[in-house]
Parts: sequence; structure tokens; C-alpha cells
Amino acid sequence: MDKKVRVRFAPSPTGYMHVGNFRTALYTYLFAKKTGGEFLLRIEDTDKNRFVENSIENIITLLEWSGLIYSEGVFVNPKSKISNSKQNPNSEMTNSTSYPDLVEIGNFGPYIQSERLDSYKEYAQKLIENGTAYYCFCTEQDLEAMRNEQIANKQAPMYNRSCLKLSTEEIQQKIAAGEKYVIRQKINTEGFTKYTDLIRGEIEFKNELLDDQILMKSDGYPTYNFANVVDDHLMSISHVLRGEEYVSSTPKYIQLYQNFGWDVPEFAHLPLLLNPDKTKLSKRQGDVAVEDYIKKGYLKEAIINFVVLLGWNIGDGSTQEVFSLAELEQVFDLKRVHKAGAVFDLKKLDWLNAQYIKKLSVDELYEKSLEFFAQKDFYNNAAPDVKTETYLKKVLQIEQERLNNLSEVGENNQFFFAPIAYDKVMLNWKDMLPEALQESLQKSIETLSGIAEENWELKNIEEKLFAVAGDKKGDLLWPLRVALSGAQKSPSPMELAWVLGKTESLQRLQNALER
RNA sequence: GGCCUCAUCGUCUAGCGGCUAGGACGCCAGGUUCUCAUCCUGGUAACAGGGGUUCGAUUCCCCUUGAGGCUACCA
Repeated sequence: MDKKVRVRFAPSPTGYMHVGNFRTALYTYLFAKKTGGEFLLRIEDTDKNRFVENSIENIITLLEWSGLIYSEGVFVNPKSKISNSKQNPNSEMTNSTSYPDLVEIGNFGPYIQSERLDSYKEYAQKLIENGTAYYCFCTEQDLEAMRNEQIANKQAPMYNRSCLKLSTEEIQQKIAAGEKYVIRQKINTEGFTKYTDLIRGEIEFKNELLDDQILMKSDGYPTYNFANVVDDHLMSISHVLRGEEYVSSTPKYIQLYQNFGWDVPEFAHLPLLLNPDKTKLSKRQGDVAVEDYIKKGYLKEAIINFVVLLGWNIGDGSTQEVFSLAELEQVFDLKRVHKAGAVFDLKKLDWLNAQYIKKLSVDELYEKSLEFFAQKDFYNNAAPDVKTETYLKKVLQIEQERLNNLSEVGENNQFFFAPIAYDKVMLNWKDMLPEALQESLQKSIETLSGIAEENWELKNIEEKLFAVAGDKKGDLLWPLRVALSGAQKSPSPMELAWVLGKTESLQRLQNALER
């Protein structure tokens, strides 16, 4: 009964990937997966002023990184230097005419709006011909004056349709004279426009309150409002998933579909992401770009898991909260998406990230951590023998359960990478008498010396040390731990000794003893 | 201002007329072979307010309040 599900993610190339945008992409992708539909990427670059260099490539790279695979639309050209992708090479590719590093795949292209300008002109013309759109020659100054007057008179600011009165001759004259113009939608002001939102239910608007919005700008580019409708129809989009901010312009889009005689797609308006103070999530109150969180060392699994929970839950009495992308593809349901906005609260992201870090193998953790080590001074200044793969993996093994994000690697355990100073810390060694302290350190040295290099394993070290420690473990372990770390807080002395190795451990103990 | 939308612990949420209002994060306390972390156990904390409907409302309806969105030649 229903036609095939085809959904799209349609970002504008204005810079970074906003987390709210990313969530829209995620939900759209999951919806497609769950329903066996198609997911495609379209680029909405109709605002030349807001265009940011390389943002299309960033969007594509980010989608690929996150695993939100689309089968159709815009891709990075595999031949280009910046390509790091392995996209399906089957269907025929078309080089993008305006972006040398991009390529388009699919039967509904082009998928970049700036390459579809002729099409918008053609369809705008059709509306003019059937009387549901008209030329408008008002200047921005005209419009502003009009708006100010309306506001002063406590009227709702709306276009006053003065250009609707123009005769065909007048219009032709003006165009011939080279006057700038836009094309406006002629709203049907009778009655109501109603639609059923998949998330919000029935929503109704009084048509007389709708403005004659601009369809084609004077620079020949379409507005979002127009390009979106034309493309969604031409690309056979079945469901439109987008942010809540579009709820109130949807009736205008519906009239557009009707004016063309096209089927109206289903709409689902997603709740907004909020700042802690409940205003719309903004840059001013923290990081909003997915890239920022990647840089901070959050894993994609955690980001996806966190973001999907902001406005959706599995329901069915289940309390499951940790989901892989693959799982989500099975269980996601638009019906379980919330209506209310959700505060973007990082505490839970930290927790989720820690969960996913714990699941990593040491090898994986090592691979992912290298770039973060490379950003640390304490690491870059360290001796070569503490930068080896073997050594770093030991460090990471100990740190794994203490990490909230990867950018913290080594941060709290810098004593693994540099010699330590004892002065202050020594004084803080509990209330032990100097003699007892000496004795403890001696005992540690003896014990550790007794372990052969080839038996320098964590289990062994623990066994030996515990055996010697007896009842009052603290008396032995506390001084040992501080001697090895120079810190009040650290991993256990056994772990420290294991990572540092026999030679270095004994050296540090010796130093502590002699100071 | 007008129109639209939304409203359960601090946060994310379960609930779809009858529950001691459940879970997760955070926070607090205790435990787990020294500190930290992990892990385990326990605890703290919510139905915005007022009217209805009903034998009975967190749940349905209305109003108020609050929050958000739109009201651009931005999306």
C-alpha cells in the first residue's frame, strides 16, 4: 500500500556538523534501515553567502566515519587526494560540475542544489503559469519599510501583495528593463491547511496567516523552501524528517505540492536539542560540532548512542540504554521519538564513552590513543623507551578503566613518562615514623629484587608483595605506591611496578630511600 | 505582538484511568586485599498550577503559567 521508503539527509554546507543535525541524520538513517528504504545525501547549497569551503567534504567524511552509510547522492571522488573512502564503486558516477573533489551517484541527480538551478526555474515558471506564483519587484528597502509599518500598526508582518496587481505588460517591461525580481508563492488564503505529523499528530494552520514566501531569489537561486519541495518530489522522497523549526512552514510546502499536483510526503518533525538553560542548543554554551567531540576523544559508538537517546527510547518495558548502531537499525522506531526537546547533558556522554572505552581491546585502544598522546607535552618530551608500543600498551591497560575520553590518556599518570620529585609527597606519607618508612621501602626493594626479569608479570608482583605485606598492607603498599608514582592518587603499586619495569621501579625506590 | 509546538526526579526517560510513579546519568553513603578508578549494594530526588470528566487522574478535556520554534531574497 505504501510506496517505497526513500529518505534524505539534506544539510547545508555552512561549516561544521552540528550535533542536532547529526541526530537528524542518524534518525533518518535508522528509519531507512528499519523500513528497508533508501537513504540518500543531498547538499543544499542555495545560500552562497553562508557557504564554507570544504564543508561538503567534512559532512561526507563525518557520515562515513560514523557509519551512516548512504547509497545515493554526493560522495568524495575516490580519485581525489582528499578521499579516504571506500564507497561502493558499482553504479555510475558523475563528476560534480561545481566541486572538483566530489562525485554523484544515483538516478535522481544532480544531488547538489546549485547544480539544479535550471530545474527550479522551470518549475517556478510552471507555478507562474498556473497562477500560484508571481513576480515581485519590491526592493529590500520597500519590504523593510512595509514590515516596519505593519509592526507599528500591530499587524503581523507579511508581504502586502502589491506586485500581484502588476499587469502582464508591466511585468514584461520591468523584466526587459533589467529590474531585479523574485518569485513569490501565491498562498491560497482560504480555509485551513492540515497535516498529520508522524511524531506530533495532527497540526492545523489558518491559511490567511501564511505569508507569500519567496521561492526564487533575485540571484537566480531558489530558497530552501522551494528547492526542498521540488527536490523531494523529483527525488521521490517518501518521508521528510527534519527539525522542529520547520513545523510552521510546512503548510506552505504542502500548498506547493498541491499547486504542482504532486503527492505530499509524510512529515516527521524532530524535537530540538537544548542548552542546559533549555534554550536552543547554541555554540555560546559549549561545543555543538560533532568534530569537537571527536577531537576530545569521544568514540563514535558513544556519540551515536548518546545522541540517539536524546529524544528516543526503545520502550516495550525494556530499560536497555546501550545500543550499537547495528542494534539500533533493528529496533529504531519513529513512534518512540519524543515531542519535547532534550537538554544536551554531557555527563551521560562521559559515562557512555567510558563504557565503550572499557570494551576496547588493548590494541584498539592503543591505535586510537596514539594521536592523543602526540598532543601531550609530557609525552613528546619523554624518553624513547617509554614511547614504545609495549610500554604504552601497559600504560593503557592500566588506564583503560579510568578514562572518560581519549584525550585524557596519560594525563593523570604522567609519572609513567618522567622522573618524579619526592620532596612534598614524602612528607605526606601517612603518620609513619621515619624508621618504619625506611623499613617498608627496604622490604619492597627486597621483594621486587627477588622477582626475576622474566617473571615480571602483574600477577606475580601482586602475589609476592601481598605475601610480604601481611596484615597491615597499607604500611607496605602506601609508601611503595608513592615512591613509584610521587602522587597521592594513582593506580595500585603493583600496577605501577609492572608498567615501570623492574629496573625503573627499583631505581625509584632507591631514590625514595636516599632522599 | 501573531501563529504553532511542548511540559514526569538536576539531566535523559518509562508510564498510555487504579503503580509504594520504574530505569539510567549525576550526587551521597557503605562494601570490594593501601590511595584513585572500576565494580557491587543502598540512598537522595519528579508528575508546573487551577478547574473539569470519572467511583478513581501523572494519564482524557479546558484555562493559566512556563519553555521553545516560526514570523528573512538563512536553512
